[in-house]
Amino acid sequence: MAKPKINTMKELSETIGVSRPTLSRYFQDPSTVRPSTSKKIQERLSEVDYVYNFLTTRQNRKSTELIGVIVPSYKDLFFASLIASIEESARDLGYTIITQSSSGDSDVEAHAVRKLRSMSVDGAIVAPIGVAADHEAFVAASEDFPLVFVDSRPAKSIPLADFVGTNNVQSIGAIVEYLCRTGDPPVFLGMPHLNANAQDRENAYRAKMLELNHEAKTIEPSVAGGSWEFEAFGNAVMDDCFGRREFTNATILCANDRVAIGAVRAANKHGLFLRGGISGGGLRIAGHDDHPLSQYMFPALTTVAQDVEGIADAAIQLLAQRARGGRSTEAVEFFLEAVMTPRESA
Amino acid sequence: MAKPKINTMKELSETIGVSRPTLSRYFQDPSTVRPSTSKKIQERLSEVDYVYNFLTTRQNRKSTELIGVIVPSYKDLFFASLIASIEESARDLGYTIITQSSSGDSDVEAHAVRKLRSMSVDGAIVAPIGVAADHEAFVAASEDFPLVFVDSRPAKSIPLADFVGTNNVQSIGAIVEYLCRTGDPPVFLGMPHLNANAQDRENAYRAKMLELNHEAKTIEPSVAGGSWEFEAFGNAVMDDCFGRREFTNATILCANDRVAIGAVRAANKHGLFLRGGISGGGLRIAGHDDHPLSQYMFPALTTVAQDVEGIADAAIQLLAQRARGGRSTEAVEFFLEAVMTPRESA
DNA sequence: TCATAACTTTTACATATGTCAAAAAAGGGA
DNA sequence: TCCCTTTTTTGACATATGTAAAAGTTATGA
Repeated sequence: MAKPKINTMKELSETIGVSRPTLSRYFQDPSTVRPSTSKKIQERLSEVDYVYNFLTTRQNRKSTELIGVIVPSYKDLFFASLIASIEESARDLGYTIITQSSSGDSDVEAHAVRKLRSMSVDGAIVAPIGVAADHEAFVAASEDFPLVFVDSRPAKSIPLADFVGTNNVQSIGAIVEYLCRTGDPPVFLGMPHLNANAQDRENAYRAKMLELNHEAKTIEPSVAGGSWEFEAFGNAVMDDCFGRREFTNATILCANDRVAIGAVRAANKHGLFLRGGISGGGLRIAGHDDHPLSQYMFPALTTVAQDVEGIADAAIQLLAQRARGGRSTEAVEFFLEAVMTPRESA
Repeated sequence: MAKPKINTMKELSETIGVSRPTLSRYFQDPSTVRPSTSKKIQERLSEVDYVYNFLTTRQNRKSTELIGVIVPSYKDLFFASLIASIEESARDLGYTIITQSSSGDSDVEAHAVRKLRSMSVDGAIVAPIGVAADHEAFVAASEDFPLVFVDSRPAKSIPLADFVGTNNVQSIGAIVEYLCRTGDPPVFLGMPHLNANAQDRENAYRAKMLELNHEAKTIEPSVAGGSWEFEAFGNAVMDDCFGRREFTNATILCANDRVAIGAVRAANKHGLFLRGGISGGGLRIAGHDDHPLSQYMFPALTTVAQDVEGIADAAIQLLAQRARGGRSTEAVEFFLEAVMTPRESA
């Protein structure tokens, strides 16, 4: 505690008895100095309170070891899980994460992108808004550093940007197949069209239904779906339907778990799961993502689990590779598989 | 798009036709240059792709306008809401947020604190682990910049650090009073003892029960509570109890909503809410926090809502004040009130 | 003991911007 | 038009570290 505070590397070099350049090398990689010197530095360092200046080191190194992350919202456990996994993967590789939320607003998103540019990040991982995004901001960024989109692709594609996400065709296909096999073919309750997943998943649903010779049918939302409050959306839409006694006996596939959580709530409110009993026939509701709380719903939500860790890991690896090995001109797209997770609700 | 890219302020000053120091002043505060010059700069700026160097500007300014935020976990909607509110409040005041999670690990927490020190942040907001935290790291940090703890206080107090959080005595008092008034007096299901709230809330419960002349009773957890997986904890403990037909007719107050969500799941699994019907007597479960998903549970969770926005706002304001007005030697503590939010579960 | 290799020190310059003082220029009013 | 005030420019120095070349030192092995 009473350790003397040392403010600069120069000061430190004087009290420790080695030159400043040697210290600089030591901090970047201790193995670049002689073991005896390294040991000496390490020992003296522990008797003193010195913190290197992060801003200055990053300014002067060719690589800042900074990775930007932009998500639409923190208050969504899918994105929260993604950030957590990214942070962990990044930490292992020595990167520092700069996280920002776009709050579902394209201006805020563009501003965040510009800030990352100003910080000279080594790369960025972004879960885009998708609708009315500032295309120019992304293009400019993608020329400065490698850019990996996750979760969904921007509406207008950015030439140099990679993508890592779930294969919606596979994931939706798997759950549609499961639902058809175990009961009535599902109707589809979409999510608000805020990013590409909304349309992609609906398309995947239609395609799979066609393949299985069933008629595709989507529930027309009775409320405007302009916000990221997915539970409220799912709840409002299905509360209306159930109130009109529509779909009370149906199998409903929701575009994501948050919508499904809202739908389940509506069903419970109308006593639909009480009557039929859990998975005893009648109403079935399924989701997509495997939201961390889905297993605690009642009934526990049947869903397809996205490989969040896998997405985070692949994104970071891709970024690290691009940052080091020089940029390629060809963008790549990784589609990870999701795994069917049957529970009680369908 | 085809805007020419300008890398440094010097370059910019040449293409724009004003001196570099003038530009520097303009970027810090446009009102410090003549309106005609300001207009000229603004116009030319829009025809060009220039991003200032964040790292260098922050290195040279006396204030970095950086605020660090440390939370135990992103995957907890309470903390996620907190981060979202902090980011918004900070944005309004021109601050940039550096968010890190401690992953419930005191080493990671200490490392994060040290990183904030190295970044010369203007201040930090931290929701601490609490147990076995690295006291020294916090003390050192609190000497470098103002430090505000939120949600819970560290086990060992840090002299210069402020605190903003919910008044557990008031919040727990309110819900205990409500529960006693509307039915059986509650038994208490604690949360794992990972931070000060665990003990504070239990104490508050005991005190209020004493005041109301009821016997306090806590549920002995049958599983180890060492992790931040609160839903799993609540679910496991109550599943055991209900399996033994204990507390099946009780009123249970949980230390937080995540524990309550687990408990509700266990109750539903055992059909306890099915039999009695919602709020028709019998089992009652209540929580604390007003977790964003609590209203979508079935039954919707009766709880006390923490003023998350208020906490975030107060923390930022306090920090900004301390950062500007010089540090005072006296730490302050703000306790915000929580509001009783009766729903269906109790 | 000496040659050699490996490491360290010294010195100097680089980064991109903030900041200050002095000089120059521009603008406004008489 | 001239003077005064305000603003801008110029030039110089500061920040804390990275980096490179040359010179010096230390360790190793013969």
